[in-house]
Amino acid sequence: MPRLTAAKRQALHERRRRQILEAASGVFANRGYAAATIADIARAARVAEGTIYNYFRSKEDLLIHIPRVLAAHVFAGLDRLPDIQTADDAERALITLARGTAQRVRANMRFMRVFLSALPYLSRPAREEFMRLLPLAVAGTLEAHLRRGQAQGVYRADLDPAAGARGLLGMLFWFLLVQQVLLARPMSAAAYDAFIRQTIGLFLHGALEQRGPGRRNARGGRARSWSPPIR
Amino acid sequence: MPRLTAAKRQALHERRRRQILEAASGVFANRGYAAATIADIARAARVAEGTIYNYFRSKEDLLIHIPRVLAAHVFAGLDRLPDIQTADDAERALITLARGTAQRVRANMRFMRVFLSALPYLSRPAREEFMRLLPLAVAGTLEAHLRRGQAQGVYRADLDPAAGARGLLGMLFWFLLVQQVLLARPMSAAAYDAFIRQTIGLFLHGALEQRGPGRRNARGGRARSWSPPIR
Amino acid sequence: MPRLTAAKRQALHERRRRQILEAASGVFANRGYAAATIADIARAARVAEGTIYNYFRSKEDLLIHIPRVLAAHVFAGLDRLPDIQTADDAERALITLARGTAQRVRANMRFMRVFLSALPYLSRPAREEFMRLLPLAVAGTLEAHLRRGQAQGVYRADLDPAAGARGLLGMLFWFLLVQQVLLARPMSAAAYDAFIRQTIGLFLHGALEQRGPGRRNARGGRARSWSPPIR
Amino acid sequence: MPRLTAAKRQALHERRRRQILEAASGVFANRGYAAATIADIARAARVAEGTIYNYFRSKEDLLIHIPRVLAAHVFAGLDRLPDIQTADDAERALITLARGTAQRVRANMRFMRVFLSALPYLSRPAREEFMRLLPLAVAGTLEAHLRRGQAQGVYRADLDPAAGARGLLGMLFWFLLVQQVLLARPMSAAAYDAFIRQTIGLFLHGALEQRGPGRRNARGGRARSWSPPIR
DNA sequence: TATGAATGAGACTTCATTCAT
DNA sequence: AATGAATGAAGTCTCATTCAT
Repeated sequence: MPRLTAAKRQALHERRRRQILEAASGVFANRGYAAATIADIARAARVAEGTIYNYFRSKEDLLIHIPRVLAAHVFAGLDRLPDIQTADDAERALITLARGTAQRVRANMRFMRVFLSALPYLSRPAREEFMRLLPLAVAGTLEAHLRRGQAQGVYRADLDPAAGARGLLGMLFWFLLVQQVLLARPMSAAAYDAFIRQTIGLFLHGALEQRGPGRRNARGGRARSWSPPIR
Repeated sequence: MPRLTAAKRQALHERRRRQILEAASGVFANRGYAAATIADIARAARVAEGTIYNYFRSKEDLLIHIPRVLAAHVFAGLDRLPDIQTADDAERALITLARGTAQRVRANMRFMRVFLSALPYLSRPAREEFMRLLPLAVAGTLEAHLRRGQAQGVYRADLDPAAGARGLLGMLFWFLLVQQVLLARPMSAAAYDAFIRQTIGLFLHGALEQRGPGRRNARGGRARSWSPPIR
Repeated sequence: MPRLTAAKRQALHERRRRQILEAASGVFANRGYAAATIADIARAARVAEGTIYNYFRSKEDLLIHIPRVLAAHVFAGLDRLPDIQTADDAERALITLARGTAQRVRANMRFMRVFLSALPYLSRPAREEFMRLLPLAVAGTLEAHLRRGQAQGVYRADLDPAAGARGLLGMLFWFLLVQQVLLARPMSAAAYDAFIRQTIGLFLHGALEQRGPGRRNARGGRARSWSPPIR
Repeated sequence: MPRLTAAKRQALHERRRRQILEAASGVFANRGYAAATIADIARAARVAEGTIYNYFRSKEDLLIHIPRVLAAHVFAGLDRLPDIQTADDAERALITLARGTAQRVRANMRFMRVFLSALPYLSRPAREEFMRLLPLAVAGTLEAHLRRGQAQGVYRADLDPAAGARGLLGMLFWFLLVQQVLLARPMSAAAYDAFIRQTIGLFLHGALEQRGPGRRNARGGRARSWSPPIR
């Protein structure tokens, strides 16, 4: 039974690693990387301080492993957007994406905070790896979507898909960063929804008044304001 | 009897204070607030460690005074945008604002990094004060501009000015944050300019293909990304 | 799983606490509270500086715990004096008490010095608690003894027992304080004994020449200082 | 006129020295020697910190000079007691002495505190010098008084004058030390007076009940209690 | 493997003393 | 002679890491 035992041991080992890492990410998120202590983490993980060193070489090692274990799937499931034929389709697709993104940022606020507080302590390669894991994953999805939409004639031909993706994500992430991570202000679900609809509306239609006759609301009806105030 | 007049002493005092604060902001920016040591700062300011405590009560006191002394004028001069009559005016005005903002973020990258690394250590009121100093100053300017533009019929009537301002600043700041602060990647002036024109274009016209007539490339040539329509 | 039972760990913990506290009291006594350093104490206790902080929160915490651990029993066993019927009994009883007290002050000179050097750094409540532990414990014993002696007609009825107790202890403690604590001058056992007999004699008989008859030297020989009367 | 100028300068110098020393003694008394800072003293003396070093070599130097300048005359005027013929005279004389002593201790409480807090920092010779200045000055006066009283037949022949002096001063000083210096408890003048009368009564008559017929109250009247409770 | 007491380097901060003005 | 800013040694305390059990 040595094989089985080894396998079990391996599984236990992984489980314990994860348990420690989750505790660490919580503590890092609440207090910042530098202010967090190994004692805090041990307490949160319900192990002894020494045990942590059986799984990770150092405090920095903990930090470095957080994104792989915890963030790998933060934005999973956002990698596909439906094909679109009309502006209406576009609005629906983007609202879906924005909701998914916002929901994930909310759910992983803790991780976002680790991310910000820890960045100054990372080497440049570690920092880039760290960055890659995050919103930029969504960027690829979005960029492809814009490209397909251009082929369908839904999005402007002269829109740079990369710039467009970056712009939309900027609107979303900056707001979420400020509200959720920096100011740590909770928001109601309704306010969230309003924010998302406003943002997508702005992204799709722009800020300018349209002069031409042919311009209509995407849904084909009367112009509907997409901009109720958030609060 | 003092050998220096009170005024001269006051001036010397202010000068020294500033010298220490600038050193501190540099060190905080490079190493993060928590990892920075008083010894580092003293070395950077070319004073003895004890001297720092003749000017500031503690390390945290240094941090707290950085925004007032160093960042007070970061966004100064961006508090006024010209009145606009046309979409063209709008584009010019916003490009000017965006350039000013971007230039200031570049010039104050150091401060932005302090800002991010220090946030986890600040109490909530201190954090809000800290936040207030920054991009949100620009937000007020921009919001007022949008409101005036709406009155002129340049911007959509159904655009929420606050949401619009937040959206544009999100696009700008998120990009700048990622490029300049987090990844610390330098960019050419041309790339900067392209980024700004794209962003403003997206903000003004949105991502959707316009169906109506009258839409032309602003410069009269082939369609180039985001150049504005003639009218 | 701990490899030590909770009980054993507790015992080890107490032992180490005591070891550190004894070292601290020695260092405080020799150098004074403020001049003593944690490094001194660690060296004296043969532990690392950091170890001290596993047992006490601060230097002041060390100081505050000294009386409870080290002085709790300084005056133990002095809480009972025999009943007396005659002046002779009284003299014997008081000499016993005085010897016990003096011996304990000598043995705890170290603590007395801590006590004096630390007082200026204690808050008023801590100071009063500190005070309570010491001579005043004996005061209660002595006061009760005087009261019982008054009931037996041995001591004057018009003696205030509290004032009497305070007076005798004053004579004893002041001398001991000066000799042992302040001047740190060693004294022979014989000198000690002489001092005690003199002091008790003075306390019992007063300084005035007695006019009435019946007054004799206790031992029947020539008048010697302060030997008690036969009856 | 150089002589006069020199003399004036000398006088100024002495005045300034005293001013600094008085400030120092106040600060030492309030905070303890070690906790007192040169800045505190400079502020109290209304001079700059550097100025202190024109008059004293170091902080310790300040401490060492305090007794000579400030305490030299604490017990001045207590060096003479009237000749006595009767027990009554004795009581009056001792009450006068005790009042003078107590009043001086009260008035110089500040100094007494310096004295206690500083002792641990002094070398043995400095300590002895320090001690000599204080109560022991009174001890000489008292001892001589007892000796003269013995010659007059007022005090017992078998009283050791040195021991008697020490005993009385012990009663007085211990009480004053505890009340005024250690516990810092203020006392009413009446309570003071009661305490002094009690103590002198105890010193003169002792604690024992007198059996012989010839014993009378010193004043010749009925036995008067000398022991109202202090509080 | 888990534990947690022990360790000691290094952080922040204080303050006696110096010295240019 | 007086000033007070500058200095830096030295103190207290924290905490990542080690290691005996």
